[in-house]
Amino acid sequence: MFKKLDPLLHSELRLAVMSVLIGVKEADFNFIKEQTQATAGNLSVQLDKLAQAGYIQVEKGFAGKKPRTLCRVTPQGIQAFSDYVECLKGYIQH
Amino acid sequence: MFKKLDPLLHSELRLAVMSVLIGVKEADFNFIKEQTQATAGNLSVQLDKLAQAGYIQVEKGFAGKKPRTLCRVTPQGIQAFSDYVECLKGYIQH
DNA sequence: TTCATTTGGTTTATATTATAAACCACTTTA
DNA sequence: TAAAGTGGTTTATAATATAAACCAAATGAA
Repeated sequence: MFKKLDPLLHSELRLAVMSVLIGVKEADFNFIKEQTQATAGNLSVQLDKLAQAGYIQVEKGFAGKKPRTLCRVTPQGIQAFSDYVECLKGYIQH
Repeated sequence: MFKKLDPLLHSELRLAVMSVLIGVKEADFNFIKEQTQATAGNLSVQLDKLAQAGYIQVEKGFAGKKPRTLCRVTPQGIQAFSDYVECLKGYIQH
């Protein structure tokens, strides 16, 4: 009856990150930080987890002389998000 | 942009419990346990939390000689669930 | 130039949460 | 009356989230 919710996505911040990334080509650390209102430390940790899971791709480079972390959602990430939303519907629709 | 998700409801088991209770008049411990596939210990803890929050009402009585725990969702619980679903939409709709 | 500040993060410590395992009181069955 | 079952609760542990502390490089001010 209740399908298991992907624990990687069932997290307020990671879900918000995925929500930001779906629908944009790419986004950098600070853009995501602003959109989600996360602290840098928390965001750093959660981006790592999403990257470990293969849901996002993180690319560290430079913008001029400053470090810049760019993130993109992967096809796997899109699929996982979509599955998560479907599962959720089993919990919230009446 | 992303509204805060009520942490009491942003839990797989507590959400499933609320989902079961909304739409029935009342349900006993074991019915909820079966529906949610939870362990008794986990369910006991999570029912307590929902009751502490005033989202459900727990009534301990007897069915014959056996103890029986009946649960009902409260108006507050219905409201909170509804608010939670609205917040979620901000995360998952595209 | 040198010291303080800002930028762009990461690492680590702590608080919170979820979960399972152990337990308890009582009842039923053999 | 002893063993097993019912209906849970309590407690210990694992997992997670979060904030605080930290670090390196760049920039700005004196």
